[in-house]
Amino acid sequence: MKNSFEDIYQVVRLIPEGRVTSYGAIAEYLGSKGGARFVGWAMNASHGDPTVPAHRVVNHAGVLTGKLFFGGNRMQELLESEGVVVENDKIKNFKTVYWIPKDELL
DNA sequence: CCCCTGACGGGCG
DNA sequence: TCGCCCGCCAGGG
Repeated sequence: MKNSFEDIYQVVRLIPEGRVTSYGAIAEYLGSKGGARFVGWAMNASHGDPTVPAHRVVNHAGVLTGKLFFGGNRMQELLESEGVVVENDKIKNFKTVYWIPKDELL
């Protein structure tokens, strides 16, 4: 395990449709609790990786923080297309669609 | 080598 | 889950 961007991408790729997760959840799953920022960074580097559904990754508040990076409402459209209810750039039933790899994947 | 910044998180009011 | 503040890892100038 390189325990770097690759691992993060792998976890993000495992996110089922209609489900979202937080940077901290991924970081925690990898063992880096305070590495939430690190995960976000990896996502930034995942721009050239269409295999990484970064649109399913939001912050702990359920806000589509990376929406601006996707360009316009692209991120929100993708989420709603998968069944995720988004309201005002924020996930409506966040705790309902919240997918924790450390709990469900493990 | 030091300082700043970043798609963040948790605790507190 | 709202707002404020501090803490966390790592890269870039």
